[in-house]
Amino acid sequence: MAHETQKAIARQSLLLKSLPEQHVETLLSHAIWRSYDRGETIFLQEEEAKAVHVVLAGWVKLFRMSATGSEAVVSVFTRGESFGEAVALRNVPYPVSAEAVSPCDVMHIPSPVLLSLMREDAEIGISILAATFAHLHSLVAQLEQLKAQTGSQRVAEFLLNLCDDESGACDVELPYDKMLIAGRLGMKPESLSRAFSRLKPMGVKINRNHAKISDISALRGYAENDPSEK
Amino acid sequence: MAHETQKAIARQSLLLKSLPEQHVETLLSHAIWRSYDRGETIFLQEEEAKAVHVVLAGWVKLFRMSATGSEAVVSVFTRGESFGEAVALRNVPYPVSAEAVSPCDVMHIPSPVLLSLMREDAEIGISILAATFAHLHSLVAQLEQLKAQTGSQRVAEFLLNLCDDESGACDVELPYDKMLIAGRLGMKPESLSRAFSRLKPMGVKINRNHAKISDISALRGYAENDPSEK
DNA sequence: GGGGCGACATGACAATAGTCAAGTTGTGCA
DNA sequence: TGCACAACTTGACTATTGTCATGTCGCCCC
Repeated sequence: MAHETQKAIARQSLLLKSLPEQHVETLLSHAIWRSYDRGETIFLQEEEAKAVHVVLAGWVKLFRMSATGSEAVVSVFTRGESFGEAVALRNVPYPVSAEAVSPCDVMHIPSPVLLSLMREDAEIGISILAATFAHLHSLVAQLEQLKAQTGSQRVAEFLLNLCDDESGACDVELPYDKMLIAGRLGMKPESLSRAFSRLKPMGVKINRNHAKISDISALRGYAENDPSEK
Repeated sequence: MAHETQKAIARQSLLLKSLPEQHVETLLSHAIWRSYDRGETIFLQEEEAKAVHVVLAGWVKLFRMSATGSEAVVSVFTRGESFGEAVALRNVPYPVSAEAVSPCDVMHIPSPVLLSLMREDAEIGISILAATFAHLHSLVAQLEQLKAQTGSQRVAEFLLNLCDDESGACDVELPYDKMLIAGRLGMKPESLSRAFSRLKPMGVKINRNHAKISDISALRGYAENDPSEK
C-alpha cells in the first residue's frame, strides 16, 4: 500500500481525527509502519507496552490465553481503529495478545512520542481518552450480550451490525472467517453453525462468507427479545 | 461518617493517590459529597455524564438494562474505587446505570473542574488514564471468565479473589448478597446456589454470607482447569 | 408474638451449548 | 490433476444452565 494512502487512513482514525494538524504531523513522522502476515503476532500478553497501534488495512484480533491454552477473543479491529492507548501511556504489561488474522498494515506510535506531546497539549489526552472510552463501551456492550442473550441472538446482532440500513433487506459479507466470528461471540464454531441454521426461519441465508437478510426489522426483533418470552 | 475520614479515603483512591497534593486539594474542595440509601439510583444509562464518582463507603453496582428489562451487572465498586472517568471528560451519555446496593457515601467531582485542571497539568490526564485502564482490564478479565470458564469456576475465582492468602485455608465474608454475586458472575441465583453445592467437594462451605475454604490451592486448581479435561 | 415478605435452596423439566465423530467442500501446493 | 489439509456442517450425545414451582428461613414491622 502506498505510504500516502496509509497516512490518509491514519488521519481518519478515531485517535487522530480530532487532533490539530500540527500534532498529527508530529505523530505521523515518528510512527513506525509495518506489515504483518496472517497469523503473525503483533504483541504478547504480559509484554510491556511501548506503542499505540493503528490498523491501516486487514484485521487484527486481541485475545487472552487462559492458563490451559483456551483462548478468549476480546476484540477484532480493522482499518482506522486503534488499540493499546491506555496501556502504552502507563508502561504496564498488555492484558491481551494481538495477532494479525489477515495480512495487514499497522502503524505504531511509540509511547514516548505520545507522552511528550501530551504534556505539551492536554487535547492529546482527551483524544486518547476518547479512543479508550470507545473500547470501554464496546467491552461493556459485549459483556451485556454475553450475560443477557443466547448464542443465536448474539449472532443476529452481529449480522445487524454489518448492515447499513435500519429495515428492509440487506446483503453483507462476513468480515472474517467463521472460527473467529465464533470466538468473538463467545461460542464454538459448531454452535455458530447451528445458530445460523436457527436464523434461517428468520430470513437469514448464509452462503460461504456471504449473508442475505430478508427482513432487518424482524431480525432485530429476534435479537432484542427477552429469551424468556419467546 | 466524618468529613475528614471521607477525605482521607478519597486521597487513597486510585484516581487521586498519585496526584500532587495541590491538585488533590483543589479537587476535594470542589467535590460534592452525598449519601445514598440501598436501592437508590446514582445515575441512569443515557444520562449525560457531569462528574466522576468516587465511592467512600458501601457498595455501588454498574449495570445495563436491555430493551426487555433484563439487567446485566457490569461491575461492583466499593471504598476507594472510582468510575465514570472516561465518560465524564467527554460529555457523552453513560453507557450504564449506577445504583447503591447498600447505604453508601459517594464523592462527585464535577467534570469541568477536572477538565480545567487537566489542561493545566497533563499529570491529571495520566491519573485518569490509570483509573480507566484499571476498568478496561477488569472488563477484559470478566470477558475472559465468561467466555472460557463454567459458572462454578467463576464462582471459585470469585471466592479466591476474596482470600488474602495464596494457599492453605481461609475464611471470608461474602461482600454483598447472593443475588448480586450471581448477577456479577453472569448467572441466575439458582445457578449460583448449585455452583456453591458443586464446590462443597472441593472444600468450600457456605453458611449465610460466610464462606470457609479448606484448601485454596485445590480451589485454584479447579478454577483454572480447562473444563474439557475434568 | 404473629404475619408477611424477600432471600435463598432444591427438585423437576426444558432449553441451550459443548463434545466427539463423521462427512463435505474448497484451497493450495506438489 | 490430485492429494492434503483446514474450514465448515451435521448428527448424536452430554453437560450446563435457565425456568418454574415449592418450601424453608430469617427479618422487619405492626
